[in-house]
Amino acid sequence: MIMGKDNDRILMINGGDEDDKRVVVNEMNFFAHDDDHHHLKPSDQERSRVESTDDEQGIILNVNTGLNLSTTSTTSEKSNELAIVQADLKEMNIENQRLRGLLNQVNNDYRALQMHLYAIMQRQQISKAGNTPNPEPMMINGEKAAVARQFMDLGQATITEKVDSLEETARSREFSIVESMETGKIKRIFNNGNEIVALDLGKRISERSEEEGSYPDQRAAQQPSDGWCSNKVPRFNNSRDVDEQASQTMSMIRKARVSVRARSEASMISDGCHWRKYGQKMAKGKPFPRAYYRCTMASDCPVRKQVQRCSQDRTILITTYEGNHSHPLPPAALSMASTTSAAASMMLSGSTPSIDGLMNPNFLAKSALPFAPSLASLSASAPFPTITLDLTNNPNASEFQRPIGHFQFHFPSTNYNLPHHNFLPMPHGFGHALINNNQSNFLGFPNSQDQMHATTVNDNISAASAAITADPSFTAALVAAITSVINGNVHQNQNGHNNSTSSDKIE
DNA sequence: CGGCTTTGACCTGCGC
DNA sequence: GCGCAGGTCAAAGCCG
Ligand SMILES: [Zn+2]
Repeated sequence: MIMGKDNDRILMINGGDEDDKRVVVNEMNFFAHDDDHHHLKPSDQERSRVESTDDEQGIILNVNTGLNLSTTSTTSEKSNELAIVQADLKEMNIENQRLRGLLNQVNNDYRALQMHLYAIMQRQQISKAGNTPNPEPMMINGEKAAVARQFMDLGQATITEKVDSLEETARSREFSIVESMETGKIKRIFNNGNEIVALDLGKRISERSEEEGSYPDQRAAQQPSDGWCSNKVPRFNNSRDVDEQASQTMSMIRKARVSVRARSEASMISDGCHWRKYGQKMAKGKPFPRAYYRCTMASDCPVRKQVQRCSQDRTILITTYEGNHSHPLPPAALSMASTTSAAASMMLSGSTPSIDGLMNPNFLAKSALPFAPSLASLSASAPFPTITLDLTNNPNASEFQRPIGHFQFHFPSTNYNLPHHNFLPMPHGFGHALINNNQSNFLGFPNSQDQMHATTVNDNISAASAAITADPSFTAALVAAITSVINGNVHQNQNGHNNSTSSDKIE
């Protein structure tokens, strides 16, 4: 077991079975705030234990190596040992940073697979409920083949087997997807015979990078069939070309956006990544220009972000992130990346045709929201599923007339608000989650404040992200809610078309 | 001098 | 087909 700390976060990795080269990667807490105590346990082999109350400079105040070192050693020997331990610590910190990035990638894969599973189940439900003549097994097999190709680097046979396993779990109609994954399935997916996880994560990342290298970052690759580049949400026919659909689904994951609203006088918030501005445009109807940035931490990184001031309140900076980083991230940037990953998770319901129908405004108009119906609104303004983290401290909420402390979900054709504390049973609305930080200590993180220089909202984002990514019940609730929507309303949408003529806008 | 910003041109999708 | 709007490119300039 390895417990590594970096700054204010604790990384835990269990496992290390050298024989079968399997390592169990448990859910880690990237966002735990523990500014007073940092813990690092380098490894069982070294059996050393280090406690530190250091600051960011890494000054070690208390070191217990646990090596049962001779107490008769000289001062210089102790100094040498201390130096060695410190060197080891430094090395492990570096390694932990690397692992953190790799684990983030694993999390992304996890959510991607989760989304695929849901897509499969969704098709299954539609086939059962509707008049679709397509035999269900063919659809599922087609999906499986597509999924297997999507995760070729995991080994096709293995991934197919795992999808089988996941399908069985889902068929139980309990839809405890998260639970099933946490209890072993997802671990096995990433622990297949290719020895990919943990010790071989670097290989996996490199393979992933190759895959992501195919991102149509360049104009030449911007084909309409590629959802990454297309400005439209892909629409799928019910029964053909599952390969293309799977590809588009993956593209949708990459298109998942994270929008952060924060008060800042600076032109950009500090999020731990390095960005290069590549464009600026005056958006229609907006008094302030929109700036376009791309990540420069890796030459091939596809992540981009848009920065624009809120038209209603110029002190609010709206930063929208898009894409997944193709490189390990520094700790300061991990929370944002995790949030992006959460956005991909949110897309569980937004990238498939049935949900497309569910989000039909006609359907929404018919569906009485059991909570705050006046808060329901429709929007065609956002072409991509988006998560919004509202880190402003604005109880007036001039732009969003909504209660304090809540989630808002938004899909390309819809958006509506969910009461924060009882949204779980509410099966309406996915894709755009807005976490409002109006309450002063929401989730325990401090308010962002106006600053003349770049405002660091990372802590806030971390905490907000934790609400999305670290809480299995949240994801489970999402899945359960989606299921509820499907099971309860699918018949209403058999003839529904994706009507994007709704007019309400977010901003 | 390398990296970044600026900014007009260009590309693409979409609605009419 | 045309115009509009969003997004991107890339040359020129700026800056440390
Ligand atoms: Zn990046």
